[in-house]
Amino acid sequence: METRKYFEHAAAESRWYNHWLEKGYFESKPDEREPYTIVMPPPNVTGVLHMGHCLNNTIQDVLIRRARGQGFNACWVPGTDHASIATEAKVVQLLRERGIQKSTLSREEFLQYAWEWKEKYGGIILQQLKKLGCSLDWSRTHFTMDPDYYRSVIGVFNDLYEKGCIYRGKRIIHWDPKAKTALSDEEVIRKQTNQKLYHIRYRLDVPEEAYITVATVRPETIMGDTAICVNSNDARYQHLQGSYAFVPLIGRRIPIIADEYVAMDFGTGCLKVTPAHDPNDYQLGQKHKLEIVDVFNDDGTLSNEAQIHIGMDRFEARKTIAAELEEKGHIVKTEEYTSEVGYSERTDAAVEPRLSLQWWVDMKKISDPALRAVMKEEIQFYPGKFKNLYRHWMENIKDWCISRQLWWGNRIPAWYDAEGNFVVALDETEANTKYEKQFGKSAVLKQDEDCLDTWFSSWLWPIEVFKGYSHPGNPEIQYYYPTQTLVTAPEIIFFWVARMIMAGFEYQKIKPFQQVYFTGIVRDKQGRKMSKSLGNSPDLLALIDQYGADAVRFGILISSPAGNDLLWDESSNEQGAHFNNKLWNAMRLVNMWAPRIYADAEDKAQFARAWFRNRLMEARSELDTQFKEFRLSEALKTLYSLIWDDFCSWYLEWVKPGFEQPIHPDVYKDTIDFFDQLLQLLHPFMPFITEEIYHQLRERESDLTNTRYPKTEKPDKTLLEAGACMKSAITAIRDARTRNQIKPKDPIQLFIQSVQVEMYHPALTLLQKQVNAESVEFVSEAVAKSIHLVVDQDRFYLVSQNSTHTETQKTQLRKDLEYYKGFLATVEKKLGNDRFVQNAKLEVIEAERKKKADAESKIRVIEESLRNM
RNA sequence: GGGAGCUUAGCUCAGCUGGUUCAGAGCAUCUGCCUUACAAGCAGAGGGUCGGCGGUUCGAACCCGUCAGCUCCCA
Repeated sequence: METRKYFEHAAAESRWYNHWLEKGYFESKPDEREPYTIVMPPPNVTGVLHMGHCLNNTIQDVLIRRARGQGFNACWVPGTDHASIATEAKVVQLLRERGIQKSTLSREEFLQYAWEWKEKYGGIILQQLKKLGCSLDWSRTHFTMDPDYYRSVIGVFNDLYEKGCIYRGKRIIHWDPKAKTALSDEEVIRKQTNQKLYHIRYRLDVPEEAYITVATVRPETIMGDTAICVNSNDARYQHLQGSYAFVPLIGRRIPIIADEYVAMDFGTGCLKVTPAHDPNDYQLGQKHKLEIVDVFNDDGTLSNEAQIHIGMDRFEARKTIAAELEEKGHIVKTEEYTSEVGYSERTDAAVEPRLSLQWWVDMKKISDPALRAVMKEEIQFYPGKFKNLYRHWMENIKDWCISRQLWWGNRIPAWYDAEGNFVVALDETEANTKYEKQFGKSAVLKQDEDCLDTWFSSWLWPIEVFKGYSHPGNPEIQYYYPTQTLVTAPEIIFFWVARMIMAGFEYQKIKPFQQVYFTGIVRDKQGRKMSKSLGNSPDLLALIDQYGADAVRFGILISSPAGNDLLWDESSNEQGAHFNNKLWNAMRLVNMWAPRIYADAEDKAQFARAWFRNRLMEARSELDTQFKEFRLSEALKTLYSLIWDDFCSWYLEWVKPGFEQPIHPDVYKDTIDFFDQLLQLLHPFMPFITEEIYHQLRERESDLTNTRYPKTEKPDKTLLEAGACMKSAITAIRDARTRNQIKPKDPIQLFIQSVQVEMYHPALTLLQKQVNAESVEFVSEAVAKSIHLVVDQDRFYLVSQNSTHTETQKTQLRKDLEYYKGFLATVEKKLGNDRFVQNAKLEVIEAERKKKADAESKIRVIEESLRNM
């Protein structure tokens, strides 16, 4: 077979992915094996693949492919999330482009458009994951609004309502005036925002002309003022407590009240109280029984209650009213001021605090087992630092606002009569029955118009992808649940992770997963978060086209320290592509040997093979540890250097036959076996090229994707040390050649003076070849007119045609000597210290003694060499 | 304001129970090589007061305190 010079990733990727699918390798069914289950964090149906998904899903694929190789029944479940706000916004926008207003549509019509949109675009992101090589069980694809899933969400709502964990209540909530819906605390992003602090004077209701001045950033809300509040201890305003003032422009007469809540040192020390538009003001209002005046409509324009500028947008109104106040002499001064303002996570609209009747989950009632499970490490967090964050949130948990004023989503299962009485039920029929029972009459009932927060459905994800709620106790939920590892971003630890744990305990009585691995956030080279608005988010599919999926996977993982943010740069893909090339060429080399196998060829590679076999075992056990601790980036580095350095640079060079020379069958066979094992270890990280090379190394029926790892064995330490020793001897001799300007092609004569001759024996031909020596001999004393060098306690003498540059070597040897003398001094100082000898552990003292002996003999050897020169 | 974390080579980061060669890796840099798998390569090399100061200890990159700078989360 003709082997191409480069790995052609595009063709190989689609060919192998299709082959794997045809063979059904990714499909899992319960059987006698132990399961290893991962549920994928379902991406939004509105999403397209970005670097965050790339990192997250590559990690999951690495884990699942490794588990498959280890013989687990690996099951990785894909799916998407309906993302109510984001999707509804997309659909509304699409309709607007077609000239359709949402308000002109019925709920049913709108939902039809939304489903159409979902069918068309909702699966794109899953298709893109195939390009990345993700070994997902596609037959298990789920969606958070699938019929069974939907019913389960409604069932859970009913259940929690009946348990008294869900209630309906009027509170100040975060209102998104663009999406016209309530938001939960977690959906609000606070940003430092430059504002103006207006000092506005209100005329007092006293006979003489007098004023009181308040400071506010929101002059457009003065029409909602129902009091002015001062600190009860503030001497400046003591005399005004109990009197009245007039709201400018509208002239409402409002009381001046006192409360310790007001900060005396902020602004003027006087606070205008607007109970409908600020959570703190609302509380003050409740406490002091103030009137509530809501001056905004749901879209953020001024309402009738504002009396003036009705219908004007809130930000427009801010400018207009400020100007009017200025004109009428109410503005005392304005100052620049920055503070945090909340913005909607989905629409980026400034969030409006708004008094509203919403549905809530009483979190304190269900959070306890979830907190304990993480604290007791029944569920392990990687990295562990997130435990603290989790605990802090759980211990200060607030009720969860779950209603959203949207049509797209799981509709709230509450039905109302004309007077506002309601029942919660699974469906309309049940609602009617319940209503009659509860109120003793029948009535025309209307279902709540609102939908549930998306996270109220996705918190059931690990349960309901196995239909654990809709079909309790079915064989799948029993087999796959609890799942093994959840891989997700720390950003959604509260949104999703914490709530899934709660739902798991509430509905399966057991945790949903064993471990949670939190990935870092993908940032650009300058450390900025990747975002659409910055335009620093690369087109992932284009990268895959250019570099290949393996290289992209390599690139993102190599720069991804466990659990820390990663600064990603396109050049890391190049490193991945170079690695591909290296692997490919190693394959070409080995394949070139195939036609030259002769049984009577000399086997000169026994040492090399024994060494590499053990090196492989050693690396294997390093990988086991790294995987156990989710240090995937390190594991990849281990493999990179095992393959590039140990296998290619050392092993292959050691066993490589001369030009057009024959090769011994055992050498060939072992080399292929080693290569197979390396490919298999690397496969989870770079699935395509490893599968391709696996098949090009020799004809076979099996595929790498579903091959089991061999058993691990303990490496032989002596052989590993001998290998390391050979490496350092070769490197030192090569270095000496370079320093003495001996050309690579010029041969040398090599003489070895060693106390461990037996170690060099098996590797002698290898050593000779690697340093281009025409002869090697053992000697017992220095060789005249040679280059001297010292490696550990052995001495090497190089004789070449070139005159030797003794000065260079002397300088080097003196440098070494100085270092070892200094080293010896520190060791002797330690050993000379009585308190060290008394306190240190025995092994440590032994080690120090050995260091001393080593250093002394090394110094002796160097000094001798210097004398001989 | 409350909490968490970070600071080690030019860059990105390892360094796990304080104790050999513990001062490391990759990338970048420099030198020499188009050597019969690979120049997307090979063979070598240089580079750091472990943020500052103080303490604990026989011994500190590692533990404690403090100061400085940066990041994130929550209010």
